[in-house]
Amino acid sequence: MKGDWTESFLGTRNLPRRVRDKLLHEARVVSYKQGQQVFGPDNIPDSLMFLHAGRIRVSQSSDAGREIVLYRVEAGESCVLTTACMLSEEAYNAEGIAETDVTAITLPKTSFDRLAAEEDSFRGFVFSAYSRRLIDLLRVVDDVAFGRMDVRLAERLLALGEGHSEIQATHQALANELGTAREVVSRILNDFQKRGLILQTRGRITLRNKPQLERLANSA
Amino acid sequence: MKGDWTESFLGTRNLPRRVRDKLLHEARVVSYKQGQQVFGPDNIPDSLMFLHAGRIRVSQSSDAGREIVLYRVEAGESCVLTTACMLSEEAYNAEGIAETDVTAITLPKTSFDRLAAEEDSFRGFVFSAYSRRLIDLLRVVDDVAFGRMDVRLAERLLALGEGHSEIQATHQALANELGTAREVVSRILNDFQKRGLILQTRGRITLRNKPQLERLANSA
DNA sequence: TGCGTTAAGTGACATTGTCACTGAAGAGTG
DNA sequence: CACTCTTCAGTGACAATGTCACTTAACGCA
Repeated sequence: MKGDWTESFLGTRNLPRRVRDKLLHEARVVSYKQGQQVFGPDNIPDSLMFLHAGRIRVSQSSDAGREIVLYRVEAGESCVLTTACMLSEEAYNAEGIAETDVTAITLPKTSFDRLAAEEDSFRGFVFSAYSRRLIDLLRVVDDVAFGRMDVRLAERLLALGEGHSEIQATHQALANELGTAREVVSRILNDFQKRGLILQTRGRITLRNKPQLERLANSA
Repeated sequence: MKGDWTESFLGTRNLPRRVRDKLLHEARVVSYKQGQQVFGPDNIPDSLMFLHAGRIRVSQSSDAGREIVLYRVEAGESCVLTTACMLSEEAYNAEGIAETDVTAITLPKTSFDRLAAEEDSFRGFVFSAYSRRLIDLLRVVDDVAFGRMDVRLAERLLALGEGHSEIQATHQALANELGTAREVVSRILNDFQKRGLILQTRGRITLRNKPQLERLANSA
């Protein structure tokens, strides 16, 4: 049972077996059901988390109830925001929600420190996790500060419809992805529909003209 | 001459003398004049930078020429964005400008790795630098995605006028801080002036009613 | 079938962003 | 000083986005 996910865990990151074994030796396995909150303002973890399976959506929400997705943590990645918070002891109002059922391993801070000291590859893994998130956030800032909403929405639709053309998502959910209001999404989607780019029914969107949507998405 | 800045460098971060000495032994000193670009899309550094004196403004700019300040690096801090970029090999369009004359030390990647392995305090310093930036960026996202422009502008004015009440800044400069357009800043400042909160002359703003500005800034 | 719940539409209005200008203040020069 | 040049700021019209207070539509289910 253990060898099962030992095999796959962090496999893509090329951590040597020795490091993986060390890591697993000190770690605890945790799991969350889809929809559960993994961390949040009232739920600050005291250990470092590495995702084994599933996906976590990290988003930030405003006092007024609006919401924006910052990035997603996929299997094999580490969730550095919790780390960041632990280390800097500052408040933040981001939260992580399990988008699928999730299993992860957590590492107590002391173990984290020791591993980081002893193992170059582990340290590199953590640094590069930080870097990736930093870059993700730069992208979010760029989008929000300078991007047009129709363009961003087109991007999201294409991402969600990759491989197929049917998207299950309410306008509200899309608004929460982009950090805007439902009404804005409705307006833009209605415009898309009038232009023949999509087709809408309750809770579902069909992409009718991907090339055109791509042109729109790339006209940023 | 060396003892001079050895003393002050990273002093506030409580790095032990031994670590400082190691660090300084392998480092090169670099300096920039006020206004010079320290790093940017066409100018990606290949080593890690730690700021000794001065201040660096890190901002991101859009294709359309708009600009937003992400954060500032102060003396004693490290500029992790360059690190992030180095490590993740991804493109980003942020740049760092020396806001004052700047001296910094740079550490080749190999030295960085070794120090991070050998010295807990150095590693902690770097991790916490990352964390702080991550949190800074969360704040920026929050502001841009959910904040009102008048509130954000009031905040900036108060920050710039801390300790005194005279601010030297053009509307364009303030717009670049906040990631908006000059016209928007002009509008809001004119409104502030009508309400008696400030007084404007060319290139200069006088804060006339800080308490009221604070109330506005905190009404986010 | 009717009911309750959730999703989406609507119109009016406020805020912010964009554009194409005009006007005003200071710097330098003869 | 008067004259230019440059930079800074003001303006009005319009577009895009955000907010509010609703209404209408679709679905799930008793």
